[in-house]
Amino acid sequence: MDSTKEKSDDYKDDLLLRMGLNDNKAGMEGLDKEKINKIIMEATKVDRFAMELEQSRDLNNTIVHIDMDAFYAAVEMRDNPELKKKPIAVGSVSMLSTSNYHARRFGVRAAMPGFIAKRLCPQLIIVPPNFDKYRAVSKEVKEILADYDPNFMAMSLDEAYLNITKHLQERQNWPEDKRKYFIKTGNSAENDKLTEHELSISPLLFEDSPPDLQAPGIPFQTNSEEQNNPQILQNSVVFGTSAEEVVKEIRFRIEQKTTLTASAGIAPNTMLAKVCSDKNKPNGQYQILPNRQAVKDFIKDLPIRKISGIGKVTEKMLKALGIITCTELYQQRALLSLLFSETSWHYFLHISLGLGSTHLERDGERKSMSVERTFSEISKAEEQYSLCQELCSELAHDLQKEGLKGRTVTIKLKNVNFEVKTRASTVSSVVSTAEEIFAVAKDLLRTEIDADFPHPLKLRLMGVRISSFPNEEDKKHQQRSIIGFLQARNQALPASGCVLEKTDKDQFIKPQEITPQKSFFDKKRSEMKWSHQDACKCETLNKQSVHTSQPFQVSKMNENFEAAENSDSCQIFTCPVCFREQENISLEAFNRHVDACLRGPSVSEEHASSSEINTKENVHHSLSLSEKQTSETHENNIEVTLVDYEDLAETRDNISTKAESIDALNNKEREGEYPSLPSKSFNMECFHQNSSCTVSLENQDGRSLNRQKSLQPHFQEMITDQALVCPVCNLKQKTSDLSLFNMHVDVCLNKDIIQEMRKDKVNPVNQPKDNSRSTGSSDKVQKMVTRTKRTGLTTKYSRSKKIKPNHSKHTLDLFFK
DNA sequence: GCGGATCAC
DNA sequence: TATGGTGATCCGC
Repeated sequence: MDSTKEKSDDYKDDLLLRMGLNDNKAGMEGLDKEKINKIIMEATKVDRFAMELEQSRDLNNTIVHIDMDAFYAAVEMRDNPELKKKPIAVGSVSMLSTSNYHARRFGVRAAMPGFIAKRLCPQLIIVPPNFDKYRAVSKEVKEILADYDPNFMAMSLDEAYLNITKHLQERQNWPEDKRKYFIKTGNSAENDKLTEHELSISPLLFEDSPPDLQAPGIPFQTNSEEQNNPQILQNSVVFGTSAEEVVKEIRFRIEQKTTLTASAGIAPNTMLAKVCSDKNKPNGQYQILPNRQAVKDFIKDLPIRKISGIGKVTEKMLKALGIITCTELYQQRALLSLLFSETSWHYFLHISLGLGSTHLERDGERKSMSVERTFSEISKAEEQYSLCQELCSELAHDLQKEGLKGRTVTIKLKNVNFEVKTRASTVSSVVSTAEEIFAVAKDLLRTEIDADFPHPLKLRLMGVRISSFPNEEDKKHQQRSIIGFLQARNQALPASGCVLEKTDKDQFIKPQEITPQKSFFDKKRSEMKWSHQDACKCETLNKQSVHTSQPFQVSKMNENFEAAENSDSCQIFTCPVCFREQENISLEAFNRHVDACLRGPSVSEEHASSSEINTKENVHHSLSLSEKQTSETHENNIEVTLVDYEDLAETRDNISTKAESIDALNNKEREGEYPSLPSKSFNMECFHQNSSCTVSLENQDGRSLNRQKSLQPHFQEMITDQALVCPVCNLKQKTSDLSLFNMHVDVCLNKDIIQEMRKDKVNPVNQPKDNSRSTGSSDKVQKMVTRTKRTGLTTKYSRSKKIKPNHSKHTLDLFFK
């Protein structure tokens, strides 16, 4: 039919426009018809897949995610009433596992070093963890969960997924008695003294608990109009038969049994259930009803970062593409399929459609086991070897407990600059004893020590991991071969003996043999070291080689934080990380600042200092962009349905905004916005940017948009001479600078910026003048794309702005009819 | 199989 | 003064 063809053409046009490739003059350079078709094919492929996913959407399961509130802290508070009204955290001076909600108001959170937390909240009480206790409580909770799904999946001590589909079916016919629970209120004399809100068996008092289960201990309102709500009769309560009621019942029982509260999410799949459990936390629950519209509505404005699996790195990469919400993730599906691996874009597509696992997979077999330890600097080789040996012993012990043996030994080293290295070796037959593991690990460690010779390895962490556990098939095979071996009356040693023999020999190998590339003097020094090492190797290792941290001394208190507790008004805070004053910001904003400060390891202080100016510029740049994007994204309501193609094109409306944003960025950079942010938190990003980089967008009138970055000779050598090929225009890029390359790809993907430039007769000068093409093979494209991705798509330049498209709308259905 | 990276808890 | 430990997975090589 003709109309079908028209639709198809429109679709093509829109697709090209969306990808910035529809303008023959601007976008088509380097793109022949064949390549355009390729891109279209790619996009249609994505949409076909999206359709398939949509059609296979399964809404028949009821998945529940249960998450205990501030679990470790709650247990500690329960067991020590003195802690109940105080800000507490569980962990150590160096790292906190969790904090109670009181402490969270000060910005004290899990994964924060305790000493930083103390600066935020000087009265914070840090309780050392007591995992045995948490395990016991966890067990109690799990006993309850098993009533609803015997195959529930525990993710940790405080988190689990349940599939209550079957329970729900059975429950429909249950008599009231079976859904009736008696309320235990604890000591009634004590209860009399408490206010209604405080009449709680829970140690947690949540001010902002959702209304459905507000006052713990009196969990349900008797006057509720909702049929769904449980009926409270005297000292008992009857729960209904809906999923919501089941989950209320679970939470009620957990609280009755453990005096602890839990939050829960109910949804048709695990991905959504997990997000839901966070929604009304603490002590709340949320359900996404099992229909497509409900899922769609929930997903619409959901920030992708909320989804389990999207971490801060992915968040940032996607943000660089203008993607913050799930809707935007869906809109950019075709682009994502070009930029990311299949696994990744499939994952993204699932997320953006609100899809996830509908059944709980049984835990597979363990794939690795490891031990690692952080300590204060250890530079002496002999201490490093002792430590390694200790770790191997621990690992062997753990392996023995599970009766495991593996073939791959991996060591992990982190130096004082937080640079992490792993080195692995796979041996022919399984190892499990401390000696066997150490024999392999020692070699790996030695290689690393030798590689840096004469400089010592300044370590702050060492780890040993074992993997490649044989599966049943392997075991059988191995057994057969051993039997065959013995039956052949061969004189050879058992396999593990061979390994030992080999490594024992290696242990005494002469340094020359290991490092033939080293100088004579190096070898001599190595020899000396090794003779020393050999002398030491038989020493018993009962001395403490892991240096424990020094006792923490309470740092000077910052009174600002005391005041902060009861006030959300703007005031001056001092960041405990960068020590800079943060004026006129709310407590919340301040906490975000601290988060930013804490984010990212303080890698290579030298880099920060040697490129301070650039670094700072980049930081400001980056942040001003993200800020801008965030606000823009949320102020424009994007109306996009999940399968409709309303998003095919961005309007020209946003073109000027984009051009403006480049200017704005330059200005912001000059004005030095965000001067209070520490540069060290962002070194990783800045690293790639410290190369020569001049971007000039010049028009015929001589007007130009110019960006220049100074070249740091120190970094020049780090820039390899890669031939970067843009995956969009398929042109080889002159630059080897990754950030510049990223920018090119970005601009290429948003060709309307170029169009705008063209309107002003502004041409980018960094485009290759010769039209040297790459092979154009999809492999190549994939390769370069991946490189972009893996080096961090930290695009800090022109970013597209998402605006509700006003172009013609098409649906997939029409296109495929 | 190795090594770097990311992620969750 | 000081920033964790364990396990899994992905990806390029």
